[in-house]
Amino acid sequence: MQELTDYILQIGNINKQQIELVESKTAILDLKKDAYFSEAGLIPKRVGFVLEGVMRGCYYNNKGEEITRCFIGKGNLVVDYPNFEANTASSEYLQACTDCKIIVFSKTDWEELSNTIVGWDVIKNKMVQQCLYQKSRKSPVISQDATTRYLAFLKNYPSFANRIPLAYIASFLGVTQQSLSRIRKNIR
Amino acid sequence: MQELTDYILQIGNINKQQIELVESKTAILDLKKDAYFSEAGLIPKRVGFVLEGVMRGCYYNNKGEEITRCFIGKGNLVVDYPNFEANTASSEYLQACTDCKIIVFSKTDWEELSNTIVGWDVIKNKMVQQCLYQKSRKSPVISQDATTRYLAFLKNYPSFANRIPLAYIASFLGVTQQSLSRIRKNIR
DNA sequence: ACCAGTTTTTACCATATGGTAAATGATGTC
DNA sequence: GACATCATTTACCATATGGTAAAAACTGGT
Repeated sequence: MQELTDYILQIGNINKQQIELVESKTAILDLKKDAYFSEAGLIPKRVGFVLEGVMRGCYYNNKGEEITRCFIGKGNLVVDYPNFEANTASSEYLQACTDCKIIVFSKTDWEELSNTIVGWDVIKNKMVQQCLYQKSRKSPVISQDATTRYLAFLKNYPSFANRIPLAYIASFLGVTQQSLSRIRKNIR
Repeated sequence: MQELTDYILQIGNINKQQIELVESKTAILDLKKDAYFSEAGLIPKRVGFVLEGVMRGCYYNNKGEEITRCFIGKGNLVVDYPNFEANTASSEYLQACTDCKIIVFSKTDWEELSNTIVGWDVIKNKMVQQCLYQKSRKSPVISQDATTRYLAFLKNYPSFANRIPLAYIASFLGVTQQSLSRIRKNIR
């Protein structure tokens, strides 16, 4: 739980009592590999914070191919926030790539904390923003070639390459698995 | 100026007096085509809101090629917000693709409004978030082929294709200008 | 209207990546 | 430990895109 506290403190000022209040609203969720945290077509009802493991966002394109849109490692929020806020159906799955441990806020608690903690609104928004910045900084750059994108992936997510199926990484980078396999071979 | 008011009202509650206060802090900036709103290497000092014209974010990669990272049309914020907030040097240029009219907040005003308007913080953050959502929704999808990406671009930015140099669009989509020219030809 | 400079198109070949298929390697279950 | 299942690698050819170069079409200034 300390991880969440650290994360919050790095963002805004909040005292010990308030932190306890925040923590009292959380639950710990253990997700097995491949389990979903939220699903496409459903309205997201909770916010997660990854303590252990790797999550991913993914969807199925019009050819039925499964595309990984992002990876989410520990110390990050896992939620489809636009649809969470708007109470609209998500268009992607949030799935555990490995066994995961996640701190969970229900939507009610996440929002009601704004009434009990002055400044929670600001902290909330900053957390979401940081999350978005991360995602965009770590997204593959479309103007780079596949090898460069894979090397950048290795830098951005040093511990992921061995833990995560090649197919997930390939679709994240916008190449086929065969291409990625070839790229791996050429690198060493 | 009405455009900004509409934008703000759609995000949060704010009364007429407060709107006037916001407006009193703004200035109108006319940018000629190709002029910069902010530059790589400099600390961004202001937030813009596009009234007319098209802006873009761009940078030079390690091969010296100019890459367009995003387009910003009217009714959107134009600012490198992470570096604006952190007082750190930007890594990209924000440049006018066409003659532009922009509403400008200085950093001081943008931040001080939080002291005079209750809830400005929340509005501010929501504006930035919306901006980020837009950008990510309208970004080319790396797993799609170049033609599909161009067709999506035409949908996302219906009025841009004729107004903006091919080279800008090409680097945004991650293809060479020659390829994009060929794609255009094959489409009709 | 002309010219210089820029942008866009076209052409040609080289190359990276995709598609299909099969072989190899890993993993978990009984 | 044997087997079925799934993930990864390899091979082969097809194709989209890149690179270089030149031609054609615009653009703005005089």
